[in-house]
Amino acid sequence: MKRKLGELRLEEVGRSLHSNAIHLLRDVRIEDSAMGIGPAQASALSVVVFGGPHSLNELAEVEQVRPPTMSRVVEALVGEGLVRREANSNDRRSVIISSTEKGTKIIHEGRSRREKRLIKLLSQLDADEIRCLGKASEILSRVLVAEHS
Amino acid sequence: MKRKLGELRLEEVGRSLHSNAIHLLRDVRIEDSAMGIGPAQASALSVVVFGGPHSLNELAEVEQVRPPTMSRVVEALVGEGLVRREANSNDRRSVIISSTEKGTKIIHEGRSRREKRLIKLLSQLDADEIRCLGKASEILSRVLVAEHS
DNA sequence: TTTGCATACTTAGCATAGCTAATCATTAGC
DNA sequence: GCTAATGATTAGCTATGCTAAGTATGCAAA
Repeated sequence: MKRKLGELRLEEVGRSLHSNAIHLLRDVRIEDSAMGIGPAQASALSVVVFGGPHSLNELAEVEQVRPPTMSRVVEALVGEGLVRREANSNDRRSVIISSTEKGTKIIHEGRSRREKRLIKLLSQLDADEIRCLGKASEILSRVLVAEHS
Repeated sequence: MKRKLGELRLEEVGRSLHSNAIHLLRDVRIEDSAMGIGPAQASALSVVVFGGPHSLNELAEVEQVRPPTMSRVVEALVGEGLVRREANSNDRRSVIISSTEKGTKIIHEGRSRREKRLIKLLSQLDADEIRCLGKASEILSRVLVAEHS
């Protein structure tokens, strides 16, 4: 009986987390227009800013798009001076995409605007509630990061 | 001193929640290709399935797109038999978009695939951790829902 | 070595999804 | 009843997704 209740709770928590993730990002996304670049460019640029230089194929895989799509996104970012596309000396077929200072600045500012908006929302909570969210977020990080590696 | 620590923690929690929301949705999104419709159509259809009938302008506002964009998305959904577009008898300029059975089925199945994937990830956690996530998710719901109303 | 296949990326061409400007129909205000 | 405001659509542009095909490089086996 206890097992069954546990399983029901697990499903309920999954549904709730999924729904909250959608609503949370829908809310903070409002700030993104200030970046002046589209969502695909912003997302790809974020990956190189926070995750360091990547090859085009790596970037496509992380972003869950096909290489031709990422090729064009990178082309646009290069044209805007937000990333560099450099040859890989170990394998000249491959290109290494890294962020410029301008690209890094845009992403950090954009991320900051999103986080400020979220933090403002959270600031209506009391200390116990914040602690609870912090603990939950740590648990979630562990599960989600494990999935990517 | 305690106040300062509290503020730092708040920011840290905000950053962490934001990052987790991104990674969570990036992960579950993998299941969406099975729906057979694009992300804009899926998202708009979800709104009418879970939120009931909406006018086109309401739908555009919820989805954070302009009316012409939503008009075309709805046109595609109508063509696929996933929503109905009916006249509003109170205001004949307005159209009411509601889901068909087919549309409702597609969204419920898609949502279920996403949730199953998330629940599988969560199932590696122990009961205390699930309880912690559940509590946090409730807190988050309260803050996020308040934002929309 | 060279022949041939695999790999990394790009190019070309198509579909979807975002926008603004302009249009049409209806409603609301005077 | 005029006029302005509102809800939706149409037209035409850009951005972003795809597959198929092309180019350049790397690797392996004859």
